[in-house]
Amino acid sequence: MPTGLLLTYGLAKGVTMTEVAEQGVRRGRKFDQVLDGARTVFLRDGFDGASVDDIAREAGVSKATLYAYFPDKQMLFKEICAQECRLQADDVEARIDPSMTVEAMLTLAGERIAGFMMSEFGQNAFRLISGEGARFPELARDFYRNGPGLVHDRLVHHLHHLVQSGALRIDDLDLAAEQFIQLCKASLAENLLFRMDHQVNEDRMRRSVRGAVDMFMARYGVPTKA
Amino acid sequence: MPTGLLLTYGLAKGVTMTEVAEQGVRRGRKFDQVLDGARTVFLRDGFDGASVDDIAREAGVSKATLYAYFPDKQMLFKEICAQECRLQADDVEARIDPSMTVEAMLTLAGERIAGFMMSEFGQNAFRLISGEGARFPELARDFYRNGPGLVHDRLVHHLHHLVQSGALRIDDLDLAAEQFIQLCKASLAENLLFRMDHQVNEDRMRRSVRGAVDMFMARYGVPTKA
DNA sequence: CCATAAATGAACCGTTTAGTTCATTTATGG
DNA sequence: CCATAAATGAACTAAACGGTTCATTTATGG
Repeated sequence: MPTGLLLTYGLAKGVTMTEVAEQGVRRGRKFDQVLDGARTVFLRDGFDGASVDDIAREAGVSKATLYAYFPDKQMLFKEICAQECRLQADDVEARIDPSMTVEAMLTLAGERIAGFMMSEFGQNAFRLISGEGARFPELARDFYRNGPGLVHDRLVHHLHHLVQSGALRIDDLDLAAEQFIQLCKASLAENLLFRMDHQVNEDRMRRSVRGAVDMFMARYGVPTKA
Repeated sequence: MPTGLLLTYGLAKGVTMTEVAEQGVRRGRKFDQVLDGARTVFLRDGFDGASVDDIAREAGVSKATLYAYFPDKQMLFKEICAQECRLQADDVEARIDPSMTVEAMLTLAGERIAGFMMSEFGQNAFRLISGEGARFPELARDFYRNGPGLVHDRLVHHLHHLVQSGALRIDDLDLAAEQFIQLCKASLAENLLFRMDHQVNEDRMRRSVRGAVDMFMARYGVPTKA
């Protein structure tokens, strides 16, 4: 029953990560301003680098107001991460058409994965979450589960059907999924991670994805009998 | 003239990254103690998380002594990164025997790459440097150049010879090298980055590397005429 | 128009931090 | 053994930080 699989590199729409951070968070008139400012400053400066005064200034809000909404800096940080994940998920959500060829489907999935890695939020999130993962283990875990981990699971599920239908020949589905994801990041990965100024334009991304699909098919594709 | 190529994931032996950070750094009796303590605390807590008092205590040295050696915290941090890169390079250095089969050579290279990613220093360095890259752009650049970038270059060089000798068929050497590096990190990458407690044992690594070699050969290998 | 809630900003507290100073102690090398 | 350099530790400064308080102002909704 592959009636079209959800493939996203963000957070699933149904998953309400907010629940985690909703304890002690009150609403009010300038709630969104606070979130916007916090997002800007956190993603730019990291958790330690961002001072609450900076955030309040960026948000155009007094510090007292900020603390009227959020009990402390950590809760604000968690709320930002949750919100960003949800936003990203709503944005990149896509349905895979089961009538597509394997190559077309992989290309579509790959472009979404690479696109997320290239996005401003994608870069910052990876740096930020991985860097702050020691202080907020549960946050890093949630981010992985609802982001990269989710993609992995859905990809495995999808590949499983393609194997059963005879389109692919794969023995280790977990490994294959992870290989494809990694391949999509070729020629993007460290350049992004270390902020190299290599132009990370569309062409570079497409080249990376096409290379990933070619390689994946060379390894796992079933030769056409014709 | 492929008389055996150096392949390392750290810093080349000849590269003296120290020169960068040697300005204003004085030697003395307890110099190494300071470096050891700083390395421990920096890699554990990051730049902001590490306080100079902590470092001095860990090093078993007075803060005055520390500041007698290094003019400020940043220079100490840079010195640590440079020293660690050099140390890593000396440690993992290896010569590739040109009489090896392509598979054996790739396996050896892959195990070094994956091994570095799995190592305590490798994990911390990636997290730390990528996280602190915004504050120290030149440091992130140097680390990339003398670490991952170096591996990339050497791998390209090596693949070039294998193409010329007819063992491989590759049109885009840069892409192929990056693909191989990424493949070696499959089933290790995000788990490490986000501190998931998946056991990252030797078996898992070897499975990853074997998968990388298989995939690489499936895509770029020249079918044997027999 | 007015009562109520929300927002303000500036002052303030306690803590932590990087970095300095200096009189005293310890070790080294000739 | 002694002169010189190195190391000490404890006290200190100045700044930044997270978080609180509160009297005053602003906006909202009935």
